[in-house]
Formats: sequence, structure tokens, C-alpha cells
Amino acid sequence: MTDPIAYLGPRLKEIRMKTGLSLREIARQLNVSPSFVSQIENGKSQPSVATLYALAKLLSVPVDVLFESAGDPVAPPTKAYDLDVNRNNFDHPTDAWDSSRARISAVNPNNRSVITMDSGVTWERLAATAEESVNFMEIVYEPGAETNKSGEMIFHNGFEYGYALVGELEVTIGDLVLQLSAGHSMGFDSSIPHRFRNTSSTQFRGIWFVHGCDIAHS
Amino acid sequence: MTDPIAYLGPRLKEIRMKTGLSLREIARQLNVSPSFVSQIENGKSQPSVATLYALAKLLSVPVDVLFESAGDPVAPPTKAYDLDVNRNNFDHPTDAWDSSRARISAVNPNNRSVITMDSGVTWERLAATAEESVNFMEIVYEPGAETNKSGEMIFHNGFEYGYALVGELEVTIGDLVLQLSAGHSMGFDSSIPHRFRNTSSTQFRGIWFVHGCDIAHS
DNA sequence: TGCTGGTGTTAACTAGGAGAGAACATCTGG
DNA sequence: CCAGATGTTCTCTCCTAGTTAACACCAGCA
Repeated sequence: MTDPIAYLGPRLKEIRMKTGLSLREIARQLNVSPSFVSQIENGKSQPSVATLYALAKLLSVPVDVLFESAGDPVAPPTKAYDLDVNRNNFDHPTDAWDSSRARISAVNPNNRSVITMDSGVTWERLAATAEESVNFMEIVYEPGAETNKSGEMIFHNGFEYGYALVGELEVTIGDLVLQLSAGHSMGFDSSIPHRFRNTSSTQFRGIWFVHGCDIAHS
Repeated sequence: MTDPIAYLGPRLKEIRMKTGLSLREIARQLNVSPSFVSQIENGKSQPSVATLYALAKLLSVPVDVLFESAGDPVAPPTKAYDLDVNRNNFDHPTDAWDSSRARISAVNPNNRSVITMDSGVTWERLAATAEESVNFMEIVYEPGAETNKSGEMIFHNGFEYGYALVGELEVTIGDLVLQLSAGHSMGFDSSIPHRFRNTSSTQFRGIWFVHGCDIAHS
């Protein structure tokens, strides 16, 4: 393995980029000079533990993530570390998040990485493992929210599983329509066109598991 | 939360103690002076990122663990796992139920198919799709119940994902121990030896998703 | 009882690097 | 073309990471 310390800088830059924060903004929030942040990112200087920690916290990633050299994993991380992003158009969630390298991932409810769609649909990642094309998440449908504003059905390879925590969700799979209410669960071949819609006046929350068939390819 | 940097020293000492390593031994392996290790442990000095990293690696804990204040549950001493497993009755759920042929499956909570283990562990199937080696279920651990009465860890191909609905579950994965309480979630490579245990006095319920690698074969 | 080899702690010191500050070269948008 | 962003690269200073040395304490062992 290459020296993880050497990769700290580039890694940092990479993560910062994803957050969209500017180097100067980081410096401002950390109370250090912009030049210093630049020096760190380019490996020309190293932060102290204090600034390292502050840095990790600011970027909301575990410190260990900063040591990961682009490819290989390190000691078992204790948290999922994907960044909060805001994207608005995915057709399906199998590839919503970058795959992390973790073999173990534990996620604290107030520390989840979240994807918010413009349509009142939110995905909160429940685990960030090394598996590709797999997503374990809590999904939230605000009243009136639906998978696709256009009303179109979507389909994709793989299977999809859901468990309703609270609220009601109208689930349409093929020509089957069912009302998923708290405690109910379902699973289906997601190559069948499907659509979800919250027709009620209260928020819907559910535990979702989606995986693509390309699991098979690995 | 108190400043995690301030706790770094004591935390370090605590972890070192558990490993049984002497301060001087640590210093020797890190190529630093014993006095310096002492100064770090007593908060009179702070390590550089490099030594911090080396330290974490030497103690085989993720760096973040060093920042956790004494209270939180973390990794206990590193001990080689005992990989002897016996699988007389299904100790892992990937193949518990026959695979159904359904492309769509919806399950009503009071109509689930249930497998009860003698040990106070129950699996309730949440969906019965055509997928092989996949299980979506609600698991119940009564107070005192554990994966294996013998206390052995189990492992199997694939990945396992869990979301805690109510109660608490002590989850041991490799040498990582974590307390999974309501709302918390996790996922892990289930080839890592693992074990669950309800050490509390109340019932634990969670949504579980387990799939084997042989998914690929279908 | 001393000696040897273990443990952790503290003081005084120093060399090196964490971090600042300025001036630099870009690229926007108005 | 200016005002304000962005990141970079110098030089310089002061702080501190890490040292050495001597400290006090045990345990075993002759």
C-alpha cells in the first residue's frame, strides 16, 4: 500500500470538490489562511491533528476517509461517509450514490447522507458498503410526491424491496396497484414498470432496498 | 460534546491498556521516544498526522475511534476471530425459505410466513420474490437472544443490511462492536464473522436484508 | 540488601514544519 | 475594464512535535 499520508492532500481536494466548497471558504471556516489549505491539498504541508479533525468535521466525513488513497480501503470505517449531495434527476436509485469501499458501514440516523429530489422525494442512505448497484435507504415521500412528475412509470434491472414505516404509499407495479401502509412490505422485479405516489396528506417513510442485476456481472 | 482533541490522549491510553501493550513498546514500534507517547497520553503534547495515523494502525483501530469520547461504544481489543463454524441448523438466512416464483410479492403484516428459532430469534418474511439467495425480513430478538447460543461468530457469502425498528441489538462484526438502536442502520460484508445479541431487557425488531453472492449465478 | 530490567512521568532543549501574509495568475459577471 | 471571486507560490516566523536526560516506582532474583 502507498503511504496514506501522502494521499491526504489530493484526497482532501477531491472531497472538497464534491462538496462544492471553495478552498477559501474552507479556510474561512477553519480559521486558517487559504494558502495553507492550498499547501495541504498539494502535499506541501501537513495539518495538525486539530485542523485535520476540524477539516474532517467540516466536510462531514470520518477522519479515516481522508487517509484512503483513491482506490483501497483502510481500517473498517464506522460510518458511511458519502457527502450530502443534491441531485435532481436519477431514473432509479441503484446508482445514486458512489459506491464506497467499506466492508462495514454503520449509520447514525442524524448522520445519513441524503439525496433530495425536487419532487418531494428524499433518499437517505442507510449503509454505504462496497457493493455496487445496491442501495439500502430510507425513502421519504412528502404528501403529493411521486416517483416521476410526468406520471411515467420507470423500470430497471434488478429487484426492489420495501417496508412501510409510517404513512401510506400508492404503489403501482405493472397493472397492479396497491396501497402500502405502515408495517406492510413488498418486493418485485423492477424490470416491471412501476411508480410510487403519496396520495395522502401525511408524509410517507419506508425502508427500501434496491439492487440491480448487474450484481451478477461482478 | 467536549472537544474530541482533548480526549485523544486519555482515549489512546485506554485503548493501549486494553491491548496490553506498554507505553514503551508502542514508542519502540512507532520509532518515537517513550516520553513523547506519555506526553501524548497525558495531553501535554499532540502527535503529527503521521504519528497519529501510525498509532491508529498500530492499535488497529480506525483513526476516528481515537476521537471518540470515553462513553461511546467502540472497538474492543483486537482478537483473532475463531473461524470455526458449525451450521447444523440454518445459521444464516439466505436460504431459509424456498424461493417462490413471484415477480411481485406484497405481504400483509399479520400474514407473514415466520421462522422461529429455539433461541428467541424469529424471522418474518417481508417479500417472497423469485430471487434466489435473497431475503427481506423482519427479525425479532427477544431479550437475551443471540445469533448463536454458543457465542460463536458466523460468516457467509454476500452482504447483510439492517435497520433497527425498536429496541437495541448488540452487533459484533469482526472486532467491531456496535449498539444498534432504533433508527440506526448498517450494512456489511457478511464474510466477516459476525454475531448479534440482544443484551437489553426489551424486544428488538429490525428490518433485515440478506443476500448471498450466488445471486450472481441466477 | 542491591542490582537489573521493567514500568510511566517530567523537565529543558532544539530543529523543523505548521501556518501567516503578501503578491501572483487566473477566471468570472456586470 | 474593473471588482470580486478562484487557486498558487513565494518568504518568513514562531510554535510545537519530538528529543534526551534524569526522575520515581515496581517486580524478580541473587
